[in-house]
Amino acid sequence: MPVVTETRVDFWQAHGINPDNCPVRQVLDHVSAKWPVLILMVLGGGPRRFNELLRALPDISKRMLTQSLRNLERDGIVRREVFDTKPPSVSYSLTELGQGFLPRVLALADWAETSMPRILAARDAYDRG
Amino acid sequence: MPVVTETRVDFWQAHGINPDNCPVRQVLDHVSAKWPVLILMVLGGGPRRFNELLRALPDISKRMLTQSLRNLERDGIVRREVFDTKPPSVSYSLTELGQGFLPRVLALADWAETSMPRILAARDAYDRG
DNA sequence: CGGAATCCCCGGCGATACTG
DNA sequence: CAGTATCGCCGGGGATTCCG
Repeated sequence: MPVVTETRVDFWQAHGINPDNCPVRQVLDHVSAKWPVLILMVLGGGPRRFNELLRALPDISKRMLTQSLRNLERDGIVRREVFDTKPPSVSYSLTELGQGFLPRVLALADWAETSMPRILAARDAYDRG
Repeated sequence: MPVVTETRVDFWQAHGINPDNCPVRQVLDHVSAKWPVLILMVLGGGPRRFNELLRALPDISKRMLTQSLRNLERDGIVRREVFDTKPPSVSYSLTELGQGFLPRVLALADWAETSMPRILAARDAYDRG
């Protein structure tokens, strides 16, 4: 199993890599941010238009949806296509990169769902102790 | 591939599940928070004492290390053992649950590392466009 | 050694209003 | 339809200090 060895940490330091500028962490941030994972799950079902996404994620605001989509688009995970119709319409879909990303995120989410009983039990024990 | 279907979203709404209280998201937060992943990677190499972790993560503060460890301990991912020696010593290690969690996180991190050239290229194109 | 307590700042995020 | 602009709060997280 890959681990953080002294030499690995030394390598990071030598290259000025820290948690704030680490590119890997920047990608992991898509996982931790509030909406991106849910957006990707919806897009896993096929391309969606802006307002379709808005309706699919009940509590998201237009502002946050736009911002989240922009971040994902910038990293090449989501593709944005504008159709010059009237009224204008925009389609969002997973790129190839996004199609590789999503299953790994879902693997983590599935693990969390499966492990939830043990996690909740641990929390309960911790809170009572 | 699992997706977010209308019925799945309806199920969430019916059970009052939203991004703020979703237990799965609470677990995913360990991935996105600043330090937990790095801590888990270090602990993947075996049990470590508090100050060993402090030295292994060059820029972390005692405050954040303590807080991150507590969160992971609460979810049953990390085990904390106190030895009544002088001076006092505390050992942190992965639980069985944590040993199941770590490889899935690393799978994501490895994907990010492997995909980094394409991601950086996408960012570059986005920022220039 | 392994923390806990306090102070403070910055930025994520929501609400609201406006636009091509 | 698909956004942008502006305001304001509140909480995550760093720096510092103190403790058993």
